[in-house]
Amino acid sequence: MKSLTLSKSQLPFDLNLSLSCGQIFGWKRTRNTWKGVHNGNIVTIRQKGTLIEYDGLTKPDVIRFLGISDPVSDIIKSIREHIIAYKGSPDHFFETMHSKSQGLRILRQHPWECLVSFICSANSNVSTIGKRINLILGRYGTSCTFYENTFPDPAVLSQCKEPELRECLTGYRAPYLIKTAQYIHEHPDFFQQVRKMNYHQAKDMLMILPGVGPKVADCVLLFAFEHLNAVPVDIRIRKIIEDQYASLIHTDKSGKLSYDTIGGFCREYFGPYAGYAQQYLFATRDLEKEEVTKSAELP
DNA sequence: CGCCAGGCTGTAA
DNA sequence: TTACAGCATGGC
Repeated sequence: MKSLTLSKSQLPFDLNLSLSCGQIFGWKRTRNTWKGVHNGNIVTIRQKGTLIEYDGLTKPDVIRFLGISDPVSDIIKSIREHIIAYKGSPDHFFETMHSKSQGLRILRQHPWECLVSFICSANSNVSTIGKRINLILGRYGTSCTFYENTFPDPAVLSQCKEPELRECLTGYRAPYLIKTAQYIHEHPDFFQQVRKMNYHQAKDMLMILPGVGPKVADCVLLFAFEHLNAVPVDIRIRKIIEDQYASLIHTDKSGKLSYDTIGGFCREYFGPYAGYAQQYLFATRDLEKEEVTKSAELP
């Protein structure tokens, strides 16, 4: 195992939280060691305090993948400043949520791997998505070690049979995966073009793909393309915003807030790191659940 | 059993 | 534009 030591400016850092908070799927944890696929490699990572031990990727790649160099202190400062500028007072709810998710980082996943994962994520829970991903890796993946696979290339996925792909628990998402794989296969420079675009252009480009709507596009932009202002609005985030921030959203129309209204509010309210703020809000519920479960199990 | 889940697509108003 | 049915299936 290779290793690196986190510097003071790189703390707090929480590997377990970052890999288990719904950004990436199919990674397996045994004790404190995580194993999963990144960028076509089987990767092993563990954290012991300020020590990160890793295998299967280079040092620059592990730093980038885990967002280790993200200026978290500046990011939280920026978020607080934008909140103050917006409503003139601190946001106690956000502070509470953030305090429970300290050490969380936005990952930088491989675009294709991230795209496949989040097309699979539609209307499913996190544990099901992980199983789905691992079934796809097992059946169609590229052989990496003698018993482990990485993500299948677009060419491979584009040619698989829909009934067979449905056996990987993909359900109605199977044709989306196949059609998107075909499109990427026929447009080999697709991700390079997306990478050159600004947030809104890149989002429109991603939404050309079958099975990719606004939410999946935002996940890919945030978790693979470093658009830290992207705000994926799923059920959980929608409820949080509606419960906590409805009074701040000027809504001339009645009825349900639109996707873009919620995302746009978050970008104005939290600023250019709204994606980080969103992930602090999103990640915290699992912690609360675990704490509740844990305390409920006490004799 | 019934509801929920990191939603998207097609159709109708 | 917005509203909604339909879609598959494991978790709980």
